[in-house]
Amino acid sequence: MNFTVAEENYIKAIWHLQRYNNDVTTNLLAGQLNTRPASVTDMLKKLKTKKLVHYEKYHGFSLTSEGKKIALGIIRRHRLWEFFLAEKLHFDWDEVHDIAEDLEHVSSKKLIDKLDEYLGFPKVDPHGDPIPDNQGKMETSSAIGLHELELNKTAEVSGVGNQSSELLELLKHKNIRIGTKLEVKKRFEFDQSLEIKIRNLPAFTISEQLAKNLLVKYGK
Amino acid sequence: MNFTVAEENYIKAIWHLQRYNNDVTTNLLAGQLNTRPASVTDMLKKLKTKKLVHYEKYHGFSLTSEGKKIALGIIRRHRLWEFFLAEKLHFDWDEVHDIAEDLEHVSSKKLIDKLDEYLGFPKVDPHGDPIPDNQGKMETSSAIGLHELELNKTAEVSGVGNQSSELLELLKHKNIRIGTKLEVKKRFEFDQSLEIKIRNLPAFTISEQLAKNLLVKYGK
DNA sequence: AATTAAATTTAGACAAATCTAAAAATTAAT
DNA sequence: ATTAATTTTTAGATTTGTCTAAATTTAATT
Ligand SMILES: [Mn+2]
Ligand SMILES: [Mn+2]
Ligand SMILES: [Mn+2]
Ligand SMILES: [Mn+2]
Repeated sequence: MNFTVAEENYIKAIWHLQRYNNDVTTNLLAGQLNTRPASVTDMLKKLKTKKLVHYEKYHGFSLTSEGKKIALGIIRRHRLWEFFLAEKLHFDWDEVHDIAEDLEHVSSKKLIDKLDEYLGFPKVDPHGDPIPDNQGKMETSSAIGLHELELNKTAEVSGVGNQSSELLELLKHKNIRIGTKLEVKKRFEFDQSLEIKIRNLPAFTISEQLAKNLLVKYGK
Repeated sequence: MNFTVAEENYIKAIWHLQRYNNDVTTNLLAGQLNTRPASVTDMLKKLKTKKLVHYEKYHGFSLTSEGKKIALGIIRRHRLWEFFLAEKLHFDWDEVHDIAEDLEHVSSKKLIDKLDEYLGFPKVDPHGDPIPDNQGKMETSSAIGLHELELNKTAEVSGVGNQSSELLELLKHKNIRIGTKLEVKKRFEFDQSLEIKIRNLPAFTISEQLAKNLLVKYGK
């Protein structure tokens, strides 16, 4: 089967919404895709006939296992291209998403598998999100938000909660990137800000908001 | 301005047809694009309103200078991706065209300029066709068909007349690729076949048909 | 010059993806 | 349990790109 760009964008959006919401609604999906609820309903009918979603009108919808498989293929393409753009073409992480949004729809299987090999079979994209392999399997992240890290335990930054250039700017300024090892030395109850220590650098403070957008894994 | 995939395919096809035909016709373009003459007429009207083609009904059409500029941008993207696919991902030349046909429509200028830089500003694609630079300028090829090369003059293979896997197979078998230096030792009048000499290898014969599909430049 | 043939364009239809406005169903609040 | 608010779906249009079949124009032949 072959899918249109619109179909692929819907499938991927449903996958992402399913991941963080117990039930995905028409309005939510319309918001995500910058489209209208009526358009979503139209597409759901189409995706149902193609057996990519379970759908009963007025009673919600979800991806079928076939739909999930397709979604993972698109996500694989998206994240491999993001990795390529960041690693080989030296784009900053806040620039790669929009371009990958287009590249992900070039669906030659051979292209993607060769790209994967060329890139050295990367496991995570520039935002720390896992890249599905050619079987659709990917690492299940054990990452937690920095705000819930125990004091004085070394952890490694493994991802970010959003990909805005504002966050990127702040992280650059504070010398934090994916892979950076750090500890939380103290938590201030007043505003939930955290005192952070990175190896050679003097300790410094970060806001609760920033901490919630930094994903970390306990050090190996 | 931003163009649809369909518009871009038409513009590029017109550019290519203009290159080898004194006048481009509706039927010819329909044939090229695997579409119907009626569809071509429809699109010509649209491209005219966008000032990309000169068009008077029943009296032919041609690209405006703006149209040519757009065409060169698409061709630049196409050929850079072909180069990437062949050089970095190790695709054979008969595989790169179809994939580039999709990739060429991802139109981020920054992406393409960075790709160009990453590839080392290549001058020709895997078929020996020149790649426009970011100003739209490209080498005007001084290549001639091997069938019109003078006897005993060293020349270098610089391109091919078609990109079929059949031609590729034959050239692989005969150890000829782009960059190969060779001489024509003898021309047989009976069938216009040519006796060819490549540096270390024993001389061998090639057909007129093959010779016409091999573009060469006089050696420097 | 008249006729025939070929190329091109128009007329009308259709599929994909979207929209607005109105109707229907579900959920929440009295 | 009604009523009100919210969500979702339908009805009917619109845009883009395509098609077939018919009409028109241009080119080629007698
Ligand atoms: Mn997309
Ligand atoms: Mn990402
Ligand atoms: Mn194309
Ligand atoms: Mn080429």
